[in-house]
Amino acid sequence: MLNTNLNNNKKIEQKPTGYCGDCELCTKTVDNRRVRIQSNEIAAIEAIIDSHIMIEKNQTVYTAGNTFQNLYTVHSGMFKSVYLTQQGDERIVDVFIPGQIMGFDGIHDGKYKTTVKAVSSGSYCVIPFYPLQELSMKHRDIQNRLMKMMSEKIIQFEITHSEYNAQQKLVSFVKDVSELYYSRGFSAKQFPFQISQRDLANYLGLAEETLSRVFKKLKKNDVLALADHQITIIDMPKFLSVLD
Amino acid sequence: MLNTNLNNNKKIEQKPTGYCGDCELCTKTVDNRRVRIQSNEIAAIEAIIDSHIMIEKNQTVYTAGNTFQNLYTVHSGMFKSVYLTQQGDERIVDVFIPGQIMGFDGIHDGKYKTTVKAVSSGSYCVIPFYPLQELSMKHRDIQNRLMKMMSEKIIQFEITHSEYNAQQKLVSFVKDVSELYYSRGFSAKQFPFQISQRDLANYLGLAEETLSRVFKKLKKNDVLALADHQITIIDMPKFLSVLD
DNA sequence: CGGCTGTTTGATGAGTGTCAACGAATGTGG
DNA sequence: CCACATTCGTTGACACTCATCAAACAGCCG
Repeated sequence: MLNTNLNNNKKIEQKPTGYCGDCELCTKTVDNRRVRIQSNEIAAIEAIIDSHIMIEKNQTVYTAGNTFQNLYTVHSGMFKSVYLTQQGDERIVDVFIPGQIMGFDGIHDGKYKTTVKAVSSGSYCVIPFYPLQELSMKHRDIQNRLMKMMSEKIIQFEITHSEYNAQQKLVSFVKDVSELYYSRGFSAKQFPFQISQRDLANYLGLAEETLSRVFKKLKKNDVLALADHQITIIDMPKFLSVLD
Repeated sequence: MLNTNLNNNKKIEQKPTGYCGDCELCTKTVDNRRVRIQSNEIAAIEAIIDSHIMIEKNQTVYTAGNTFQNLYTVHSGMFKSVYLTQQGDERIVDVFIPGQIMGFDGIHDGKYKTTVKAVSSGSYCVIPFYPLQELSMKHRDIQNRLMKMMSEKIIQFEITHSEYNAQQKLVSFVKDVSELYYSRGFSAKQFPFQISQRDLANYLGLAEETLSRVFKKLKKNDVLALADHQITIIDMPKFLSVLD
């Protein structure tokens, strides 16, 4: 599995710059699986992007306040979007896994609103926004896909905004990650999970201790296992039933 | 004030169809105030929209599951966006006041994800999306503004997603409404507030009773007053200090 | 080995949800 | 215009989830 490789600092499949077969911009979903789109438009996009940049844990992709120039797409690893509140504490407002697009918060007024960092080592692609917009003036499909991605992000927030208890928050998060891995051809039952419990607790709006206790309970009930930064969903029906 | 008029079923300023001086698509912010943009592009937009449709309390603008065709912009009144969870209960995921755009959740896959209803009687404009997209292929400005609006919505969710206690949730909401009224030339200290406490509690993720108690506390401390579906912020510094 | 950082455990209390009941406001039909 | 029904907001008593504080433990790296 990709991330495991990255962790061990082993070799990573190297693809030529310009290749893009991961992000939502260049793929579509067929039968719950992501499939690469073949078209002139995609070739045009690939001509402007810079792909598969390596990044180490805790390094920054972009910083709040800086001038918005690029969108980014996760190729491997996990990334977090951090917002600094007026009171000065950091709140993790979003978490990204492979295929997702980062940087939409910079479009509004030309400055990023959050800081995005790598949770684990990984890689990402850079999509210069103004060239992309140039393309989207020409190709209806690109404009379409861009707007659909932003719409999807809005929906994600609308729906996630939900009122769950601690256990449901965690399970719902793990389920999202599971589905995203599955859609990209990996196992839905076992996948890398490198975010720290502190970060995850912050993201879910829980105390670190509460999250730890919830994990403990889920392990005890043989719902899931967490070892070596890898999650295994042991009992999928029981796992899903938490959300009812 | 507009909404007060609407409430009493008194006369409403009638403007010719096609006029659009309210939504974020046709205005820009200068010194915290919304100003109408004058340009060919705006004229083009005004040619396709259907403006100032009247609507009664509880009537539906669009329904979850229906085919996405239009964006909508609030002209007067307040609207709520309702999401039906798998468990069958309704969660209010967004609230719209004048100037805001509704319907972005339909772009992703061509079907609306939520149902939008009027909280009070009011009026709105209809913006047919495909004609708008047509325009945005021609006018860079329109494409720009569309994406900026979606970006703003994403930012709003990122930032609102915050972890506040009950009192802070309420004050933060009232503050948002206050700022939006102010930006449109109305008083920041006194404005209509027609959403029911049940709906608001749902939206904020609180129990109705908790919200009632928070209101009581704020009234008792002379921070704000709520009478006749109208909020008055009595002590602005005290009001804002709740969020520290 | 010692010093980090990340996770776990226990004890305690504050903040909210829940239940139940009532009062106030609003709407409806005769 | 009044009687009734219905929705909406308020209040009190209580239970429970979860945050907080304090401390210990585990893994990792120089």
